[in-house]
Amino acid sequence: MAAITQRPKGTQDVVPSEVYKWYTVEQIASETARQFGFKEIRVPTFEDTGLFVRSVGDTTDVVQKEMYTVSATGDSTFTLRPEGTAGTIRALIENGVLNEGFPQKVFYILSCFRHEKPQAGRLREFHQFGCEMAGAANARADADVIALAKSVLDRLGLKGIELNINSIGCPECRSQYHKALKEYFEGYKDSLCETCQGRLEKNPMRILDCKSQEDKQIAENAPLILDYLCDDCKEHFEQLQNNLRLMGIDYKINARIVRGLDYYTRTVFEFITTDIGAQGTVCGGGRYDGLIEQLGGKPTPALGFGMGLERLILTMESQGCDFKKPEKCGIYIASMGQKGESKAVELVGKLREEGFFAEYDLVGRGLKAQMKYADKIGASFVVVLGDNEIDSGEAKLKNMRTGEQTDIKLDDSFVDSFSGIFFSDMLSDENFRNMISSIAKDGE
RNA sequence: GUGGGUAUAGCGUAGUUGGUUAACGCGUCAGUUUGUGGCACUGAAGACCGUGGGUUCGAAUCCCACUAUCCACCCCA
Repeated sequence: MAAITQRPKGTQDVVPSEVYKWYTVEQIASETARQFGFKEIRVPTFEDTGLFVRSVGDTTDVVQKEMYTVSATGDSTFTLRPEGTAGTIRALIENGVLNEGFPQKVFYILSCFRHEKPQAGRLREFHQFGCEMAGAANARADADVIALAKSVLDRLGLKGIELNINSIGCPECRSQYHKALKEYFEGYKDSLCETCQGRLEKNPMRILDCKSQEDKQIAENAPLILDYLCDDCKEHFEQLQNNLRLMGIDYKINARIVRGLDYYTRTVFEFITTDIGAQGTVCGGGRYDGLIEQLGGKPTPALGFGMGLERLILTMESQGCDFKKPEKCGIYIASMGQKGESKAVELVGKLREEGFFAEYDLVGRGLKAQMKYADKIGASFVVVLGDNEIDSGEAKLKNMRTGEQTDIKLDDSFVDSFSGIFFSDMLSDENFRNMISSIAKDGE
């Protein structure tokens, strides 16, 4: 296959027959966010490279080797966002949104870009649903944000997704901890695997998460961050847990979760599934109290999370979750002959004006083929228009589910008559009734 | 960047001691007489068997290289 007809490595096409899965996730995520008081924000796909270097951190993998940086004509370089938080916070500062009172709560659905080697659940262009909250220092805010993420996962129908939480403290307690950790691992330096020997300098906390059997054993007795938290951080973490308990949200303290972006402080969390391979973090986030100040805003506590839409969909597929089915054609108008074709165009136009999903033949199929097509696209009703119908001004409206046929006039009353039959059929449909009653139950 | 797997029609696959027109299912299109779908039957279109070399009288089938893709490490959503 020629390169020009091939999508770039690590990107994905969503074909028409699959988009409904995306609609489902996007709709549930944004509706849930709005219900929690978050408003949508839309920001550019690319930002000044420096923004990511300063926020994500210049020692992180994301900045060091995964950024898509493009130079425009002139001297500035831009980078396709590798994550959503930096640009969002930048926008909140730049537009003065943080002066409009606290807390500020925003959400977004956008694509991110990282130059990584693709594998299951990891793409170079991927999509994130993210939420950010600024101006709330209280641990209740942490719990609230986690509750929002949890709600989204629940409403998508996902099961067995484990919430892992941890506190990585503030910069003060973390540097204490780093020191202790380094001292500990120095003692085992020669036994550590190669990558971990490198981590010793760069980020000793990562050694805790190593998969190597030997390193795991060494790490078992390593000092824990939770023992090094200052009083305030410790209290914050306690409060978070109290709130989670109040909300009935199960969690696991996992001292090994360490986020790979530098801006995190105190609370970090991940929702993890084992259903989609090695890249099982379906949602990751935490608090970043220093970021806003670091980017030039007034010191303002903040926190947020990102969810990978591809990973959500993968998990839903693997768990057999329900996606909202795409809407199907309400009425297909088949036609034969010039007069019938003209009438079909006219009626479909009127039906669409009234909001109906209506279609007619566009490729010149025979009657039988039109019927097959109507069946294939799942049309609820079909009308056949030929010379006989045009002359008599009356046609048969066929219910494709029951096979039942009803006479219908082709004059101005057509749309109203159809409307009546269409909705009464919906009410008599068992699936529809079940749907309505389950919605009513949810609302109780 | 480091490993391992795979590459046959739109999709899913068969095709292993190398041998004439590469098979099947789904899908697509058309028909099965008279103006009405779902089932069944018939037929058609659609593949330079990832690319390039090599071995051989002869390769989808063996060898090499390349490319793509998948999975894992790493990292993260």
